[in-house]
Amino acid sequence: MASYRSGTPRYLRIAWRLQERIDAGEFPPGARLPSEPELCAEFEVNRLTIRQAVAELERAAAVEIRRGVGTFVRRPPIRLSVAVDPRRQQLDLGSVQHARPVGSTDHPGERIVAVQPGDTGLWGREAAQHLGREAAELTRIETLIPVGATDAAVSSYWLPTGLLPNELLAGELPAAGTAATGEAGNLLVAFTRATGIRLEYDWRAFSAVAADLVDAELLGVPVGAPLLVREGVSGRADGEPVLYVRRRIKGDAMRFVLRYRDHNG
Amino acid sequence: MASYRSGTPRYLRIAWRLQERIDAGEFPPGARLPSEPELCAEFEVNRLTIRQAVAELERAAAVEIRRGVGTFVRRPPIRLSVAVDPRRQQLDLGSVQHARPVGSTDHPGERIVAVQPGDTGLWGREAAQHLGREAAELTRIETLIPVGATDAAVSSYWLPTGLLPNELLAGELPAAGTAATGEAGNLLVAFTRATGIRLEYDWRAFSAVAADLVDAELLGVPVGAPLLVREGVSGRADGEPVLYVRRRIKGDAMRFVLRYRDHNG
DNA sequence: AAGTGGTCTAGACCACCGT
DNA sequence: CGGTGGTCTAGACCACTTG
Repeated sequence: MASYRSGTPRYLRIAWRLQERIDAGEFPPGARLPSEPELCAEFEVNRLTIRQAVAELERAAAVEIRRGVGTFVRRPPIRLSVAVDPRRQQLDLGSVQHARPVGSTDHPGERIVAVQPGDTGLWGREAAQHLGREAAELTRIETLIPVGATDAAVSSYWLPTGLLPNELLAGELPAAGTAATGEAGNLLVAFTRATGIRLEYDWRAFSAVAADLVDAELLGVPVGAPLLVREGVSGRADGEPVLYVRRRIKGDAMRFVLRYRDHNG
Repeated sequence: MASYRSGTPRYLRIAWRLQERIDAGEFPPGARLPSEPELCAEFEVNRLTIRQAVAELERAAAVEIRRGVGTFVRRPPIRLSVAVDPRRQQLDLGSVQHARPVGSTDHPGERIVAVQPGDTGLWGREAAQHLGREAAELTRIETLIPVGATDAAVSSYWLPTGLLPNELLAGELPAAGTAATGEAGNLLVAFTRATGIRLEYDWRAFSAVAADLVDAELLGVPVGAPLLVREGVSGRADGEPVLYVRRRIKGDAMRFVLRYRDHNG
């Protein structure tokens, strides 16, 4: 690779050399890398230079640093799959009900962590544009979705403040169903039940972003961690857009699967 | 946020304070932050501490650092959209033909950058598992897909070596069509034309990862940048899996859109 | 207690960019 | 040229984990 030519910083060359040795199997998944002082001695550089090299490998998700313990080669992540049938007209792609990994026994529900009426921030203005309204008319509701023991996703919903029932404005989100029905507490289910307004998908989109300071704190991941973003607009049956949603999902631990066949997979 | 309590490192508290001032509009999008020496004086810390704080904001995609010039508040990214109709039985979700943003005038094509028969690396073994074969039987073909002036995605295809025509093994990928037909040079089109084997989607999945050292270099993004991953298996009509593909797409500059209605958007 | 990684300082030199 | 950010050193102290 081009990063080998001299002229590249020393810490980058060290990072590539370590990555090579990982790829070559000298440090297999789970193995501990030499400690920082050891690497300092081997490469004859200052500890901060070694730390920059190792930090590069960590950002590349090649190693995992455990404070007080050591630096370890990452095993490939075990990912939860969320299966979806794209042939059905009404997709539930990414809905909270389906966000439970197959075989999970818990009963997760969405929980509201913030309600902000009149959100005129950057994303509030984006939402306003999608909905054809003023940002001041919209309320942003922020929720967390647990999967297993931790929160797997943070969602921001923008809805016209006038449509919102008082319970949602107060940040209350009653469990929508029982474990028997498989229905989890869900903001949109609560919205529909309280208002009678049924929402249909207009569009949904996938992209990827780096976790910002707020999302990193909410999800318990490092700043800059890759997040899978699913955003979109839903509306009334007559086509009037009502909702803009932007969900950020821990990226490397979860994936959305679209199945095109019935058999294996 | 919890990051305000003392006990958090100084560089993190500084990062949050700067982020607050950005959010408050003191530094609007495009504005230059104070220089590192100025921030050192203001917060009365060493320059390295300031650099850590600013690096945190950069990883959070809040600022953009231009060497020799200054540090600037990021404008929200302008994203290319790739529209798809999820109601069609045969989705072309993410195919190269559709990866051209609407209105683009160029004629992009996939180009092969590496061919490795018998790939027994980590992903090679994953591919082997999906295809029900031995990793040694598979060949990995690595391609880049340009959109506009830069490469937007890197793809890895694993196919049984025995099925591959010589041209692909040699790394040659003829343009599949003309600008008039809208067909771009495409590995799978070339494969089907050379072998007569028609491939159908089995499944496709979306997730997000941090760019590793190799992908970062290929795509020209910093290590750790968020990449949208679209992976999946295709096979013969009788269901026999033939292909595992794993495509990494520059995450924050591009998105896949699924449309559920015909009208507005 | 010993070893690990995390934070911070003080100072130096360099590469890049605009004027 | 002056100012900006990028790299690197030497040394210090701290927080965390394991035995």
